[in-house]
Amino acid sequence: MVETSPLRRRPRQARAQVRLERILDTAEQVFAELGYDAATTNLIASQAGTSIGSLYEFFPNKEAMARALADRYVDQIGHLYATLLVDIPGAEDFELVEQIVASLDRFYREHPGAVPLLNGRKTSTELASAGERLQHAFVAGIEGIMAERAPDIPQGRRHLVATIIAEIARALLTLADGVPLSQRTGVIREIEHVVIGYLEASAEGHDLAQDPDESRRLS
Amino acid sequence: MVETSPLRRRPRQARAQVRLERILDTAEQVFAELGYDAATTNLIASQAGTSIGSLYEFFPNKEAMARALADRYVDQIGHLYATLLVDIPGAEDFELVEQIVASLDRFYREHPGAVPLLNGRKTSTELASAGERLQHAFVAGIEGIMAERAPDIPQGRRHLVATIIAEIARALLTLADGVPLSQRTGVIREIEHVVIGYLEASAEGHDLAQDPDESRRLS
Amino acid sequence: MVETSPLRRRPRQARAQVRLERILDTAEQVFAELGYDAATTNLIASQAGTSIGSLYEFFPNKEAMARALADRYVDQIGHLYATLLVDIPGAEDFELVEQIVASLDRFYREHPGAVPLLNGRKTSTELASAGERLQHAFVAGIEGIMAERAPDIPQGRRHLVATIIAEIARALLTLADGVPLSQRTGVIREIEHVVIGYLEASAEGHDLAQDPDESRRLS
Amino acid sequence: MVETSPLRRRPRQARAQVRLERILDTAEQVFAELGYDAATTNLIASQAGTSIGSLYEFFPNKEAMARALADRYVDQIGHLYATLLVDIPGAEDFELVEQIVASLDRFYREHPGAVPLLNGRKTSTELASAGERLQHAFVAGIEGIMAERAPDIPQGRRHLVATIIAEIARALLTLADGVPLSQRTGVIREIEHVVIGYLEASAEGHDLAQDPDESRRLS
DNA sequence: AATGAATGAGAATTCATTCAT
DNA sequence: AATGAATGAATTCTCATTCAT
Repeated sequence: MVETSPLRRRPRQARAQVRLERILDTAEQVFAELGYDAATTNLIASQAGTSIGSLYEFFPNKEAMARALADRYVDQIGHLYATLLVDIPGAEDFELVEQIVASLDRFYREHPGAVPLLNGRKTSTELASAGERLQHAFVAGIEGIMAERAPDIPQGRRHLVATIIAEIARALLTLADGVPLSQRTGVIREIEHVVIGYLEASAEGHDLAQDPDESRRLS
Repeated sequence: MVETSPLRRRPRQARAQVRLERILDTAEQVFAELGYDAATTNLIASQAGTSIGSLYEFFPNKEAMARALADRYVDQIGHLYATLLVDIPGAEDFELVEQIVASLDRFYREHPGAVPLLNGRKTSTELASAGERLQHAFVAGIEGIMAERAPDIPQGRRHLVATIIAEIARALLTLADGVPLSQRTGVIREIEHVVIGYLEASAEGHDLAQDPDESRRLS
Repeated sequence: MVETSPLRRRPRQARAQVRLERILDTAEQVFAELGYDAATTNLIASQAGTSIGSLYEFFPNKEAMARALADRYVDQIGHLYATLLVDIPGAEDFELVEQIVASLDRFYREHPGAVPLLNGRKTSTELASAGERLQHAFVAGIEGIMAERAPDIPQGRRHLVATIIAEIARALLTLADGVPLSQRTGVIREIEHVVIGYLEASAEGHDLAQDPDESRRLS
Repeated sequence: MVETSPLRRRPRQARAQVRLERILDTAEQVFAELGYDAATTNLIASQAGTSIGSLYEFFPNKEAMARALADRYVDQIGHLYATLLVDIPGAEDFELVEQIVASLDRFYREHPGAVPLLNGRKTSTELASAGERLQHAFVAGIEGIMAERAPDIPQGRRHLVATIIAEIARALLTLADGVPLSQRTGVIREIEHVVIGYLEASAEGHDLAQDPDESRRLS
């Protein structure tokens, strides 16, 4: 990873920082509404209340916005899981899953721009980097919790299981996106059941580790 | 839905039918490799060995190709579940899930073009229609099987559960896409565990139906 | 030289060939009037009576137009010197120089687009390739004539002398460009004097070859 | 010519004068390396260690920098020829030409920014003014020397001959630019031969003045 | 019916220039 | 006087779509 920061200029003045933040917020919204490809840099700039020139003062190109967005998400996901880890010790198993799903739910609701990044990572070269980074952050967070609380899952399987949980959460929370809020809680609870069910099946899931291949990493 | 067929002209002559089929096959490949947005109609035409003019004789626009592709998939998914229903009576529960997952697996492998349609449906206006149609077909098929074999799941929940299973299968099979074939079987088995785990948790999940909202349709 | 042709599509139909020729003619004019940088592809297209899309159907980018132009010039320069070689045997020395200068004069008047290509080759990365090619064609032509008619100039010096003559001709004919036609003949005759003077000084210029370095190639 | 000075503000304070000088030095370098068009005002400002705002405090626009640069060159060329005139009386003809070429050589090496100005004058509207000014300075200098030392050249031809010599020197010294220093001396000597040869041919060149047109000014 | 040349709106990006601080 | 963030017109190039042949 040579390209540490996708930014062209790291703003020092407060006003510039605010503007950068506003551009990124707008990009998030526009990506969420139109998808990455259909989002145009001109639209993002004008929605953000700036000029296209200013946008390109901060970001060398469109892809950099996706990457900066991903970076911001990665930070926030880090905080999210750090917070969760604090609450873990006293929680029951089901309660823990509830907390994880709830916090993911909040994350996706507050950061709808994460969805196109994750969905596009397999097909768009431009999104590959941003999407992978994001996915890794989710998986790493879940792995961290599993290390603490699911020692019964052999350590070699941890990455696989975490990846699958992250993927399921993303898929179903994306699904919940279109659903009216009144029904959203229902879907959320369903997700909890899926995860709990999977973890239980995994714990029993005895024979699963017999094939050495299965414990290999997914990506 | 006024627009019954996405086709501009339903070809009568055999030769034209073949050509249409070939264009659609090519679109499938190109969508799978580049994604819907990056796929250009000119590329599809030339890969299909026709002219761009001919392509537009069959399809009024690019979106129509996605829709026609989805329609073709819907047919095939119909066959797939019809076949499964025949085999059901004699199968054990786990065996049934195995069969469902296996057939979905085969479907995704043979029809990689389905993935971008499904993944794009939430962000691309152009893919919304095609993607939703596809998703409905999967869900309907699973609902059909559930009607036969999971009568313990109250009928009001059926759609919800089927939707979730379809979504999980899609997410995880997409995930399995990048994975080397040797490990693919491992992921497949993991999916089976997720589904089995979920169904069991659902079956016990008594209290789940207490909130009348939960049984409402997802979409 | 991997990139044999700068063209994207070599036109087969006569109409397309005509259009390509017209675009190139227009590019020549516009380059001559505004210079390469200030010339815009849109202007060239509209002046040529085509759409910008058509222009890009023939040329992958702006630079390719400069290269195609240079290629066309190289051909014509080839013909020019081939013709000159035919007339050589019977001509007196001064008459020969007269012919060379006259044909270069005609060339520059008929192909004013050559000037920006040659002038830009040292500063514009985009023009380097086209400009060098052109310059080589001129130098090679002059070297050819020298091989026939100035055997007194040692063969190691030939390239140097040819290069210098080509450069002088270019500089002074460019100069003559702004001059009213009535005075143009005067300048032309001046050029003849420069070349004759130089060749004579070179022929005597005995000592010049003493330093082995001097006979090395210029580029 | 209404616009006497290209400067927006003639700096009175020493510090400002230094800054202006530094900007101009930087412009010279950047023009020499990238050419006028590719040089950006922001790059010049940052390389000069100032802000773009300061740059525009001194120069109303990019073109003004080229003009100011030309003006500075004109001064220096004035000094150069004044110095040469002092040395003339005692020198032989060939020696004189040697001195002229040598001093031009030094000038071009020390002021590489002059080349793009001169080369661009025929194609770039923006450079026309600066380039012409520069060229005039060279020509005037050579005319001055000719007035002293080549009285055999009829006074009406002086301007024409001086122009041609200046142009040849520029063309060939530009050519020498890419050449390794070891061979540079060879090229220099070649230039001397060209000039000497031309002057001799001109001196004999009797009939040349017969057409009254020929003695007219070139520009 | 088939072809593929032609079209042009629209997208990303640059850079001379301004102006609030 | 100095700064550098901000502006937006202008440029290159793409690609869905049309239509003459």
